[in-house]
Amino acid sequence: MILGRTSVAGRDKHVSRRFRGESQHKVDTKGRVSIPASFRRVLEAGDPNWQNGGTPELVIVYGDSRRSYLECYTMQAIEEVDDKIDALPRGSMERKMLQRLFHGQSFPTSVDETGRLVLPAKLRNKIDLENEAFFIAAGDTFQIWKPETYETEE
Amino acid sequence: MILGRTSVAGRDKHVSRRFRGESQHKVDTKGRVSIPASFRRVLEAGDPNWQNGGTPELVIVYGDSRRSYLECYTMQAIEEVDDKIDALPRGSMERKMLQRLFHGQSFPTSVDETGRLVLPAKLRNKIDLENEAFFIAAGDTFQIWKPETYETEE
DNA sequence: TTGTTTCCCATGGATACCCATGGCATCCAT
DNA sequence: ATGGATGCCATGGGTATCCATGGGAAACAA
Repeated sequence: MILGRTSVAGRDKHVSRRFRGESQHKVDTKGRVSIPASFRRVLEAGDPNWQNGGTPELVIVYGDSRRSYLECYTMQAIEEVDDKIDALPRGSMERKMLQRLFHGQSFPTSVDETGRLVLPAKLRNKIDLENEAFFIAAGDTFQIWKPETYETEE
Repeated sequence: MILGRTSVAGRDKHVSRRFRGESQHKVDTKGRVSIPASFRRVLEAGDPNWQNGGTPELVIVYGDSRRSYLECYTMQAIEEVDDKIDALPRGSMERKMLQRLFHGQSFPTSVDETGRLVLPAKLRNKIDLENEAFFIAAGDTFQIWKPETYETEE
């Protein structure tokens, strides 16, 4: 595929469709947390409905109790997943499992005006998130961890 | 397929045609239960007759005694099913089975003003629903389970 | 009547939307 | 090179709105 190109504030910038890097941010009392700015560029490029001043959508997959982080998909990435699910035979076990994970155990949302994500209490509790959130790129998704958990599970 | 678009309270929002997420809600003594707000948006977008202040229609398929959950279809989704049934040869076994399920063992209703569904005693009894109802997305439908049953059948 | 269904109103808590600030990097003119 | 202007970035806080839920009274049905 092609490298995206996006006009931001009048100046053209290269934007990879791939997340890269890691960083840590504060989680405030309302559950708000800034997304690394470079990740935002990827989310924008990966949302077919995004337009300049807008706020890109994304899907957070949180999975079952065994998963200790949140995985964030661009709209493009999640649509690819959905297409694969649609292609599986109705009633098959594989399809059921994937639907449970990607349709059931997921949370659609969008970045807010100031570049933050609002994580509802349910999601914060699930990964035991407190004052800090650790972001790390993982190809065409990125993950959000409680810093201590990440250090332990590496 | 295409992402829907809906004008809500003057501001445009993107609304997927796909249900996403899971959550649990109280069932009160009258059989009323709140539908997760995000599911409502999808029901609205999937009802060709829905208009802004209105209450979207949907169809609840409850199936025979072997099925232990209720499956809820948007108007659009149920119409697609009906079209498929119509395309089957008259008198075929498959057509007969599908008609029994989707026409016989189903219940058309609508969301009420406050975003709730009223489940008649017959439907509640069928899945042994008591004080809590568990909602989970499954692609272009969502399901309603008794929480305990869901945990068991996983 | 006695229970069921429908409609209307009420409320606490959660969430979305709006505005504000300090820091840091870049760009520019002196 | 140096100070200021600019703009994005991370973060904080107020408030209007929405959401989930409860309860009463009217309309119906058995």
